[in-house]
Amino acid sequence: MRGKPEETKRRILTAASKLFYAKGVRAVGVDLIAAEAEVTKRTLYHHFDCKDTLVAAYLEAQNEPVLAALIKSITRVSGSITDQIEGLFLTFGKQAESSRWHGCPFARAVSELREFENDAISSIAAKHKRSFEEWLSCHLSSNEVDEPELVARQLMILVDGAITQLLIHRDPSYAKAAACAAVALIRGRVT
Amino acid sequence: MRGKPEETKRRILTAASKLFYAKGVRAVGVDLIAAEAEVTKRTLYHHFDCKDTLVAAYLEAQNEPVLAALIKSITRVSGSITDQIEGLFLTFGKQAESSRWHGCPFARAVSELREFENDAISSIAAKHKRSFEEWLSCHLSSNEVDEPELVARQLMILVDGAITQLLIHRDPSYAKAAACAAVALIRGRVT
DNA sequence: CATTTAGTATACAGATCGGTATACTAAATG
DNA sequence: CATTTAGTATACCGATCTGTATACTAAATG
Repeated sequence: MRGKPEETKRRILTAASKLFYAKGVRAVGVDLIAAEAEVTKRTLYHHFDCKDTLVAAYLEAQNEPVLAALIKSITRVSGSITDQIEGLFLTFGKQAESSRWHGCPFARAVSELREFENDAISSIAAKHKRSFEEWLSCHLSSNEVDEPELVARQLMILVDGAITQLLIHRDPSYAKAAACAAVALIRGRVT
Repeated sequence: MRGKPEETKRRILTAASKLFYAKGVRAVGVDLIAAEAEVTKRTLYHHFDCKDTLVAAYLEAQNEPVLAALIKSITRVSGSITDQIEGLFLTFGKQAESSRWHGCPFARAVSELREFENDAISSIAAKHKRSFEEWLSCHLSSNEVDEPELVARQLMILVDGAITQLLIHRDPSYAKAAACAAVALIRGRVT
């Protein structure tokens, strides 16, 4: 039968995204994605010409929602800028308690696909990271934090470092240590 | 012909380590390792009963030299504690210029093997990270830095965060931002 | 001397991988 | 009405993966 083509394509992408994040882009084959999306492999290859473009589409699709979730975990705290950033790291600590959490999908994909010097994938990841860094810079600037570009970059480093440590140790106290560091760095720059 | 068994085993482990770090543990097959070590696959399986134990042996073998290299990049700077930690991050920035650098082998292996809840691998990685964190704590303590455990943990987070950002962006200015953050965090704790 | 150990060489089993071939159906579209 | 497009179903291709089977050699070792 023939459904609306955009709906089918979206169903494939949704299935791929779920599986890629849960198991990793290398560990998931196109057969499994097709089965999960309830389409034949032929249909899958009708909408995506190879697995790599499907991976790229997966990461592109993650950009907006991940960015929105990060921003929301900051802005939902109605307090000072330091309280807000603290909330960001405590959110990571809570997420790390779930076995379904696997850190940043962009960093993970880049790590998995390093062997091929896949410029397409790493540039999508870099674009996403830059977007969040720039948003942080603006947010810090509008809260009278000095040198917002530098502090935003340092916060990005703390974010990805906390994620790595949380993934290795599964110990939420690393989120607290990161939050504490972030607060100290911001406090050193308030006028 | 029959050489000394330890020598052959070491040759296999050396070949595996080189390939695992260069291409990733998932991307390298046992056939390639056997060829690189100039042994037959039969001989490889005589010394290691499966690929996973070879991966574990690879990580175990990396523990000491990686730790030694990290400590050396700190202690070779004859200056203040802040100068020394700055040296650590600038070393990462230099290494990131090489296309043969792929960050921390432990974080990378854990990332690649997340799909299997491989406790053996992640516990080796955790042990290594704890070793370095503890060394940092002692080094900070003996340099009159307050709350050395907390600061050591924050430095660990900065280290792995800087590595992630360097791998994604390939921009050494992230190493400088991390160094700047580390210095600020330590300066806030000197008595 | 007999046995165990370390090794070579080659082949293959069984699974999975990305991707394609063939043949067909049905809906939209000019 | 003819054509294109979206889709099913099934099977297959060639490559690669981990791991084992068979058969043999030579050195160490009790």
